[in-house]
Amino acid sequence: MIDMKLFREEPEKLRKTCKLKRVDIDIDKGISLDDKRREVIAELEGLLAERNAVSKEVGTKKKAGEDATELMEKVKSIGGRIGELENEKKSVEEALHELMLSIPNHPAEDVPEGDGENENLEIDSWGEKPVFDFEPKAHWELCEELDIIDFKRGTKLSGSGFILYKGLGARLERALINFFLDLHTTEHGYTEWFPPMLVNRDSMIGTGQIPKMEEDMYHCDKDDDLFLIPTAEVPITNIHRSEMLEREELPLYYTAYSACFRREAGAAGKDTRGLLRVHEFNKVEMVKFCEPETSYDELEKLRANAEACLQKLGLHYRTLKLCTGDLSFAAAKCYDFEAYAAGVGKYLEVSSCSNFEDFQARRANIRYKNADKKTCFIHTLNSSGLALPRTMVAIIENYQQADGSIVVPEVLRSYMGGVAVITRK
RNA sequence: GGAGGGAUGCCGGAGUGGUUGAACGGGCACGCUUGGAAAGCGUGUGUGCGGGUAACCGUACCCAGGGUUCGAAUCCCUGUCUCUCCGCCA
Repeated sequence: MIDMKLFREEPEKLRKTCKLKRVDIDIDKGISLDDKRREVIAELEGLLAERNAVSKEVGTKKKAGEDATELMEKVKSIGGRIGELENEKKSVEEALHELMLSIPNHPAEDVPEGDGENENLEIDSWGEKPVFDFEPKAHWELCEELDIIDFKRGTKLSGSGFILYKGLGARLERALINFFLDLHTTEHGYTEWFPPMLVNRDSMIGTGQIPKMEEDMYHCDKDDDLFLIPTAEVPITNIHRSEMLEREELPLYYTAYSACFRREAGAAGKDTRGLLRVHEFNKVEMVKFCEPETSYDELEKLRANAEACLQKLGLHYRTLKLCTGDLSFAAAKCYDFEAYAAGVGKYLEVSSCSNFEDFQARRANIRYKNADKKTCFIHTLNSSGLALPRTMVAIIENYQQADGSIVVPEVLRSYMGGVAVITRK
């Protein structure tokens, strides 16, 4: 969420933000709502002050045994107007709040302007595309032949986009989760959490999924108002919602595995085969809380932590810096990492690494006292490390052999009970 | 799921519908005292919003949201969380 004062102090900045992020928000409406709000508050508080003073007088008089009827009548008459103003204040503030929740975070200075994904900047890459002396197959074909994913029955159980891993496929999924968590906790200094995967509305608002993305969320509303998390970012960032953190404990590095649930409404028809786009998937996430001064340094470190996952798995990938139009609603700056998958012949997004600056902290009310003892919002960051399905695709397709077997990357073998190659039974 | 008890400031803990932003104790900060420290004494110690160049003033906040009242931390209703007891259960 943005700072309300911006309507008064820097409306141009807000207009620029909306333009860069390619969203159309009526900033003038915010300005006039803010004016109205202050006008109402001024009158309201004046009357409240008067009421407090006269009521106090009533108390004194009554205690002294004097007649206070006249004063009581006076306060009563003010009361009506106070009620009106309170209602007005409430409705103005609600409208303003709603508008503010729909204004995206401003992009960082060095983020290139652009309309969408085609204008993202490739800034780096690691490794090489694997070379084959045969025609590499797509993962869905390999998985079916090796009997490590049962696509048909997964669909029977839950519908399209739900994956049923089997045998060494299930084991590989579990191996990846454990490998990532161990890497982050033992080598990168993160604290592991295991969060609930169903969260309340406040948590979803805190990280920014609601209101803008509510349609994409799975919602359990029969007797509760709970949401299946679309990423562990939601519970993990909200751990400190409405808290005052100690400066000495910052930065905080958290990591967590979770299943992730996304409707992906409207995305039907695109990349729907196999594991490319699913409604439920596994992911290991990293989240950081830090002081504003260090958040861009932390972003680079976070990026390195995410890239380490890909490098240790020996997967060729490229790094993109997202342009303003493709940046997510809450992000100020974001890198995407795309692993190359030889079977489908594409780069697949496996991680997204973002600095949200104080945008989420403001929504979720996460603060700390800075070096000058001043209360201010902390900065939050997060990165996948990594999302499993597409990482799985890259591994399966890149490590396939002519006979249809798959070599298990070295770092995963200890997690696979020593299995070095996944072969046909 | 059923029955009861609770929710107050950084912590503990009072609180009669009126002058309570909130007694008292502890913590913490600053000052005095000391060779230094402890003890002691004194002062101070929240956040949001509005106004003001500022000192500061006003307002709201005693779990949350409604209500009663001239006036609510205090009374009423609803919700959330928590504790105790009973039932059910991986």
